[in-house]
Parts: sequence; C-alpha cells; structure tokens
Amino acid sequence: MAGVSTATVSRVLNEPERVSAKTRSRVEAAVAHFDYTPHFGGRALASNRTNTVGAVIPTMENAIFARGLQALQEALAADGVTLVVATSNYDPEREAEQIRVLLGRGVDGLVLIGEARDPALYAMLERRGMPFVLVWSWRPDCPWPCVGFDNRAAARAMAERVLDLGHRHIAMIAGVTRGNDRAAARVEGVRDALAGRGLRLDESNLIETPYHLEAGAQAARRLLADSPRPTAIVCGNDVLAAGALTEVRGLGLKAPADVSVTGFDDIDLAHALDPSLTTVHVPHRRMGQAAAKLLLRLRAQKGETTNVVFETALVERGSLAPPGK
Amino acid sequence: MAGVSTATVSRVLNEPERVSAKTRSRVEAAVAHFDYTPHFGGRALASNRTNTVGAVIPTMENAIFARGLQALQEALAADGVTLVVATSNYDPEREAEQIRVLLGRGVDGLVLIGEARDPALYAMLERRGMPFVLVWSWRPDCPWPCVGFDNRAAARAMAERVLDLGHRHIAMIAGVTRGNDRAAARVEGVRDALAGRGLRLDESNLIETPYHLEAGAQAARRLLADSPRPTAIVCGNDVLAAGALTEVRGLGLKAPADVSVTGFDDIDLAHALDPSLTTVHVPHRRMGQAAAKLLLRLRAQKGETTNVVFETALVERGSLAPPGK
DNA sequence: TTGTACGCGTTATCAG
DNA sequence: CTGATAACGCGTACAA
Repeated sequence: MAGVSTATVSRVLNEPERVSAKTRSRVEAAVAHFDYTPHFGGRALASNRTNTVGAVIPTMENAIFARGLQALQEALAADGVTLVVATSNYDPEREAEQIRVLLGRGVDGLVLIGEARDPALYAMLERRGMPFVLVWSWRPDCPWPCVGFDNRAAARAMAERVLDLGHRHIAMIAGVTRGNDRAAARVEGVRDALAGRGLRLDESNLIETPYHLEAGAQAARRLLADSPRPTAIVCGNDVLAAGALTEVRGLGLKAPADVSVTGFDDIDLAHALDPSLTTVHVPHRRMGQAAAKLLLRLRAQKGETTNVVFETALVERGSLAPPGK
Repeated sequence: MAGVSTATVSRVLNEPERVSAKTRSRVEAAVAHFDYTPHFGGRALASNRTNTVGAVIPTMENAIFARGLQALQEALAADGVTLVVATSNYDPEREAEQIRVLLGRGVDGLVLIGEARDPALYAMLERRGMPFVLVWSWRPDCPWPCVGFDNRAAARAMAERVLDLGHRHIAMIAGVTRGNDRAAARVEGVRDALAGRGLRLDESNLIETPYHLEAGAQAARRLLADSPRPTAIVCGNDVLAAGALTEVRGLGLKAPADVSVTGFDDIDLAHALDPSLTTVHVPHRRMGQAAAKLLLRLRAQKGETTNVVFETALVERGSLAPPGK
C-alpha cells in the first residue's frame, strides 16, 4: 500500500531516522490503516532477541515481592522490555523448572530472588551466556551480579535493638530456610545479636514456618505457651509478625505490654496493624529499579558487573517496647 | 548427532508417539547432551502460536489481584501456557497501550479486568480474532466472555446488612469510578440499598479515592469530621477499609462502637486487623482458574462463550456492629 | 535513501 | 516411520 519494500517498512519501525520523512509518513499511514503489528516470532527469529526478561519469584500472593516487582516491570518497560513472571512457591526444584520454562520462551535476561541455588544451574546460565541478576539478597562477596541488602546485618540490628530495650527471653518466627538464603540470613543475624549477649536461639524458641498469616499465628501460639513466656518475638517478615500479633490478641495478651513483636520488610500492612509494627524497612522499589538497570546493562554487554547494596532502616512503631511495659 | 533430520527432532519434541522408540531415544539423548532448547521465535514463526497469554491488571502492588492472578497463572501453566502480566495503574489509556504491547508480543489470548473500555478496543480485538476474557466483573447481559461476580449485588447486600443493624447515617469510601466498572457498580449497589430505605449517597457522604491505605485514611478523616458523625463507613475494598480503621483509631475513636467499617474482597489483611474486618468474600482463586479454563477453550475453538458467575459471601467479623454499641 | 536477497529455527506437507 | 523441502515474517548486509 505504501509502495515500498518490506525492508523500508522494517526501517521505519526500527530506525525511523534512516528513512526520508515522505516515505516514512506513507508507511506510517499504511501501518495505521491496517493496524499492523510486527510479528513477534519473525522478529525474534531474525534478530535473535525477544526484548523479554523473566523473573522467578516465590509467590505473587505475598505483598513482599509485589512492590519490587512492579518497579522492576516499570523500569524495564521504559526500555521496551517486557517482564514475564513465574513463581516457584519457595521450592528450589520448581524454581529450576520455571527457569527452564523461561529460557524456552526465549527471554534474554533473568531476575532471580536470592542466591541459594544449585551450582549446576548457575553453570548452565553462564554456559548459555544468559544475563541474570540476583535480587533481595546481598553479601560482601557474592560472586554473581546482585542487587539487594544485607539480610543478616539488618536482622542483627533489629535483634540488637530488642536486646537494648532490655529483652532477654527472645523467640523468633522465621521463614523456611531451606533454599532460602534471605530467611537463613535473618536467622543468623538474630543469632549474631543474641550471641553478643551470651544468649542463644534453640529449638524451643525458634520456629521455621511458611510465610502466611495463619502460620505466623500458629507459631506464636506455640512460642507463647512456653513458660516463662518470651517477652519479644522477632519475626522473619511482616506477614508472620501480623499473624503473631493477631494470635497475641487472640490469647488475651497485649502487645507490646505482654509481648513485643517485630517484623521485616515494612509492607503497607505494617502500619495498618494495631499496634503498628516495628519492622525493618526495605527499599523494594529502588531495588527493583536498580535490578532493571543492571540487567539491561548486562544484556547490552556493557562490561563489568557492579553489585548494588541498599541500606535498610529500622522503623520503630508501636509493637516493640521494653519488657513488662 | 542423532543422525536424523530436523523434521524428526521436531516430531520427537511435539508428537513423540509418532516416532519409533529407538529413534526417539537417540534424539532425546542428543537433546540432553547439548542441553538443547527449541528456539522460541522460530517456533512462533512456524506455528503462529506463542502459547502465551497476556493479562493487564491495574497494579501488582495490591493484594486484590495477586491471589486471582496466581491462580490464573497456575492454571495456564498446567496447559503449558505462560502468563505475561502488564499493569495499567487504573488508567484506561495506559491499559489500551499495554494491550497493544501484549499483542505485539504475540500473545494468543488476553485476560482483562472489568468491562469498561473503549468500544474501538473491543472492535480491534474481534477484528484480529484475538480471544479474550473479562474477569472480576459480571452483569446479567455482558456481551463479552466474562468470569466474575455481581459487584453491584454484593455491595448492595453488604449495605443492606448495615442498614438492618440499624445504621441510618452511612458514608462510603469508594474507589475511583472512572474507567472502573467494579468501583462504579459497588457504589450503585450501596445506592440501591439506601434507596430502599429512602436514603441517599451524596457529595457529603461519598468519597472516591485511589485504592491505597493512606487515601482510605484521609477519606475517613473527612467523613468523620461531619456532624453528626456517620455511624458506619462502607468501603469499596479492604485496603480502603484498613486505612479507614487506622484513621478511626488515630482520631481516638473505637470501631465498631463509635463507627462501623466494612470492606470488600476479603484479602488476608482483613482478619489481621483489629477489629477484624467485616467484608465481602470474593472467590479470587476460583475466578482465576475459571478464567484460565474459559480462555483456553476460546483459544482452542471458536466455540460458544459461556459466562461464569461466582457467588460472593458476606463475612461478618468484628468491624461491624449496631450503631452506638 | 531505498530495494534485493538471504538467513534465522521451526513446523507442516508430501513423498518415499 | 522418516527425510526433503517449502513456508513463516522479519532484519540486515549489500547493491543500486
């Protein structure tokens, strides 16, 4: 209809500046008239690029990942890259499978949560030259490109604050640590802090449980049955803390007077609770944006991999107070 | 390596039963050895299928869509179909743009939230023969394939319950109704109920606001400044209700003694709040599954379109009580 | 500035 | 049951 070759159409779509204004407008008119869209497969085949990156997260049902993911997606979209999200339900095997699915879909980059996974998987990604970025996790000498924060140090800081307020009988509700370095690092951080005062975390005051409200409530019930009762419960994330707070109330106790509760992540929920939740603020949005930036750079082969670490901040609200107060 | 033609490899991958066991195992060995993955673009080009469906939701940052989306994704994955999610931020123009992006990405099906959108968009989808399903929304004679629930009737039932308890001065915090038929239907439902008792919703007792905690809190502040104070605030969703409850507390009032608050959706948050939230339960997971099923059927055969409607249920918790009690 | 011609990796058709 | 071969729609050297 525009009276030009397909090559010219291709140029109008991809490098409009290389086409004369007159020809261009003719082609553009035809495109508009037929509501033409380039065929994705043809494009991917010829250019060997899909402008798609994949992310595998544990679950969408949890606000923890939503904010960061939204930011990641927006930042990628600004560069014309589409994000495909798959979920693993915190299962390492399922994660590996989803990574394969995404590779099979021709993603040209990958965003993965945390660092703990089979070395063979990393080897495979490198063999294929597949760019990837690890998020939510960071430690001093992580060998892979990563954008995250120091879960261990943050958890330690929180636990130290609890200790500083005078708590000595401290329990923890952690996420399941198998295949989850963030959950494991948070436990270690609390251990670090306790060890500094000659205290320990053992089976009687540490429960690992899935990240659900109900699981948090159950864990709190078990911990609070101990006698003497712990005066503070440090939780591996805000969802567990919310569950714990609900249970504290259900048992007829008051937080923080009878027992303090702390969270981790600072999701919206944290300040809708009563008492509002003292927690660790994580800059999810900035993390998502930074991950996008790094991945786009890796994809463009712009050389060296700079890891990015974010600071977390302790947010004091109402759920933590000195013991017996 | 297997000493066969590419055609045979293709058959081993797609219709293994049509290949002799011996040849098949040779090919499979080669596939495993080279860690071979079919090229997505080539496949899409030759078969004109991507096994990808797209969804455009308002936002991922809100738990409202997370559960349904997760279920949708799981159900699609069971059929080897990948879900690509885009977000519109409740902006109709942005939604249209995202739909174009997804079409450009070669999705072979679309899941859209709600029904309100430009007729030209529907015309375009039909012209292209693009299968699509509307979710979260349903009304008796929706002309498009949809899987949802009757927002209006559900909101009406909630408001009637509030009235039955004796409330007469009722306010509402609604979502922004522009381009959002669910939010609009919920307002209409409340209006229906009030009209049945000779009451109305006007500017002084209806506030439209984005679906955020903080916005809910602000709206509640304005509504509660009215005198006499409303005895009940009906909210367009749980997030708004959570914000309202926080503000009620912030103002030194007690819910439900001084003012009752109701929500909509029944997200997890609802029973972590204190008082726990009386709300409308929406079967998000089943809705997501049903949407997947319908879309897959539409994609497979241009068969008859059966709309699916789900029942909602009023869940009575602590935030609603008779006035002055 | 534009057109020609080829190749990308797969599937589908048809012949053997 | 298997192989040869022609599409599929696009990007891109290269030529004009």
